[in-house]
Amino acid sequence: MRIATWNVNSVNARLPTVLAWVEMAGPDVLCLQELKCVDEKFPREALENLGYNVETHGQKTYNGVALLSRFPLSDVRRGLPGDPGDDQARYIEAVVETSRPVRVASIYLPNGNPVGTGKFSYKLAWFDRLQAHARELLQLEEALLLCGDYNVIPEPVDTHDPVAWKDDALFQPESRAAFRALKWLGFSDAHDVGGEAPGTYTFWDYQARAWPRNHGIRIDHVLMSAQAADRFGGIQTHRNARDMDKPSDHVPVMVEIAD
DNA sequence: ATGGTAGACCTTCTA
Repeated sequence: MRIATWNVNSVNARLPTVLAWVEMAGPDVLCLQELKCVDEKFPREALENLGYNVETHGQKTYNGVALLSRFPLSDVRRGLPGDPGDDQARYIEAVVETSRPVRVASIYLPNGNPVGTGKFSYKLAWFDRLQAHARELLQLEEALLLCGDYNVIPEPVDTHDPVAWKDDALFQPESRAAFRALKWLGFSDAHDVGGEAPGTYTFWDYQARAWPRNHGIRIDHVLMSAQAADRFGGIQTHRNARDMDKPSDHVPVMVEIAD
């Protein structure tokens, strides 16, 4: 079973690009981030016509996450627990119902810039809530995949220029420590297990000719529970998607999990 | 040195 994650930077602006990639790559499950629309404006029919079940957690203008699956989805959870006052749509989770089920979450972690503001503390607080929820999920002892745009550059090797990112929220020691702490609960990063080359980036800014210069960063991650890692068959970062017409600034990351 | 692009949307915010 192929499971992919992609920050599309507006699902409606990106619809032809998304449909073209989905038809080419054929993921069984697709986690989307940055829909930038409410549920009623999600292009549900176009994706259902490609054979997907659709669960969305949208928001006007900003954020928004979704899960698409060729298999039935059950036990759908919208929103990250731990703060009833948080109205940002950044988390959706469901169980993919196959002969060997997998629980999958589509995550859009807060960006956190600028550092030293409420946005950065919101990022760290959101990370704390994600860690608490992940701890609960791990107790289920299921195959579990936490997929999405974490807005964290884990290591210097995950950027073309660590110095250029030193003051950015994505590369702060606190952000990197929070990502490590999450992993240390007992997750494997598919990038590490899959042996992808250093410099496998997932995001290139639209500005300053970042893509032609390969000024990229790796911020889209797939974390696997032990039960999922046992079934892990490989990872592909679809770098070529950055060269499509009307590209997202992120590219899809796809993993294989044995059925 | 402090720009550069993209998207939603009402003028500026977010990334």
